[in-house]
Amino acid sequence: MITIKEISKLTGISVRTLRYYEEIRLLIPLNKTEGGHRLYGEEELKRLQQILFLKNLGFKLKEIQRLLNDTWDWSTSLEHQLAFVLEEQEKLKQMENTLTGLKNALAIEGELNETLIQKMIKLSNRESEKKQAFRKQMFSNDEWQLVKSLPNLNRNDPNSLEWMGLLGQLKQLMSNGAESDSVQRIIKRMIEKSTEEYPDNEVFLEKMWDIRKSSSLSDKVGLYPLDEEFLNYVEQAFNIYETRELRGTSE
Amino acid sequence: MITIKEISKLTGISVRTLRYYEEIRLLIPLNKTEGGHRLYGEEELKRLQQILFLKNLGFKLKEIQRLLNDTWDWSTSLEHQLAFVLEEQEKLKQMENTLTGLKNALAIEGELNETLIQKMIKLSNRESEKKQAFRKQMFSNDEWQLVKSLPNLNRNDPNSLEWMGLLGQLKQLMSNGAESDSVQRIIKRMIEKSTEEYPDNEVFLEKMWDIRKSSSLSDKVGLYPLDEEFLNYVEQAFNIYETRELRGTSE
DNA sequence: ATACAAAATGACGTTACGTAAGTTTCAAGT
DNA sequence: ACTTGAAACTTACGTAACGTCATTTTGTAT
Repeated sequence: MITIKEISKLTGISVRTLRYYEEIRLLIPLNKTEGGHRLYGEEELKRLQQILFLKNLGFKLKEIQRLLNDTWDWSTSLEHQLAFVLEEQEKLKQMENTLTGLKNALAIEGELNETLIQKMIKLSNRESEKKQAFRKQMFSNDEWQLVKSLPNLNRNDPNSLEWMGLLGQLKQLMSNGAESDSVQRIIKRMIEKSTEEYPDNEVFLEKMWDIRKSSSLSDKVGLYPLDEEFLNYVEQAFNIYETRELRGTSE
Repeated sequence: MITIKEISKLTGISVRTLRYYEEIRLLIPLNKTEGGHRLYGEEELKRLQQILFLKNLGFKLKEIQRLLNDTWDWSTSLEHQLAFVLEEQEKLKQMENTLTGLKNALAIEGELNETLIQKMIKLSNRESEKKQAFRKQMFSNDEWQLVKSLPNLNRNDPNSLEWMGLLGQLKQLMSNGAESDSVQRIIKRMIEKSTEEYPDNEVFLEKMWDIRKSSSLSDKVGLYPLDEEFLNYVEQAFNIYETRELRGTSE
């Protein structure tokens, strides 16, 4: 015969909770003292552990009732619960993506103004839906593979991080002008990266920039929305870099 | 001016919910008719979409209040929420594991008798014990403070992003060897960056390496975990780069 | 017998709404 | 102007799983 406090200590569950479990008749004390103090036995302790175990698996108390009382259908319950857990994971992954997307946006822009949020909203609203439709419509399969490896700024790998870092720095340096040294060094690194990642296929890179230019399109692919002005500035910087390169090699 | 029903149709949110949002003063109608019918404007629709967006990310309504009303600290909120989401994912993964374990047990045994459940309980108890021990071991307050005060790469600017991206890529390319082209290009970029950002002293770089070298520390803070092997490899790559530079300039 | 800890009961608070029940308002048709 | 049916309104209870008081009893040691 164990008192409620001791059960509480043994299992880490609160006294209130134990009383609640009796209230909903999930765990009933073996008996009570004259004065009404609850007394539990070994059996009850074991049952409580089972309850906690199942609670950890995300079962609701009512489901636990059924699972522990008579012979219930464990198989379908487990299947159910597993499906639920997997679904929740999907949601959380989705949330994580959007959250890191926002974080990155914040890092690049320095603030989250309203229009940016609106863009993200639209982006995430029909994300899964349009992504797939767009994929079939616009890209061949191998091209799609490339898109996947492109700087999709919602992703979390080092490569994306560097792309984001470079883009963000470019944005910060807009006031310096497209021909400044720091800007040009960044451009150089970007070109280096892109030729490294997409060695033989510059056609695709061009396509890529086309996509990004029409920001409505880039929304659909899940790329980070970049505004017109910035894209033009980047293009200008690229052009400057290329003309300098030409001069450099012809001289 | 839009009626409540139309807002409901447009956003898919229930009428009851809209009334509730007014009750907690999260979304207040632009005005009301004589009879008290709610009327919303464009502004309110936009705000509602923002609300739903944030709700999807798992924010509570009260937090959304704060986020949307005055200028609030998005950065820490996002960080918080992301941490929460990651934690939840951990839990769910754990649950998934145990659930599939049970499913398999059920498939093999044909039934879940008591002893089997008890075994699973003990098993999962030990796991959580391990986790707790782990946590206690990992977190010590003063260490946390110390690292926080240092210039760490958790900062949210594009610059840090690029640094992290570069380091991450280096790690991914370890198998290529320190002398490979892609690695050396990254090294070059890092040197370029450091001389650009800290022209006359390398204090920052050194400090960074100090932090990172105590990899146990950097684990604790959630910085990119860098182990010994990796650090040596990076140092080697730097050396190769420098010797090549020397040869290049001396020839 | 008294003091003090531990236990008991009761009731309200929490989150984000769903779901009635009963009343009032709006817009259209006669 | 009057009726009527749909839509909107308010009020209030229910949900899940307890936490947190406040107040009263019981158990136990001295």
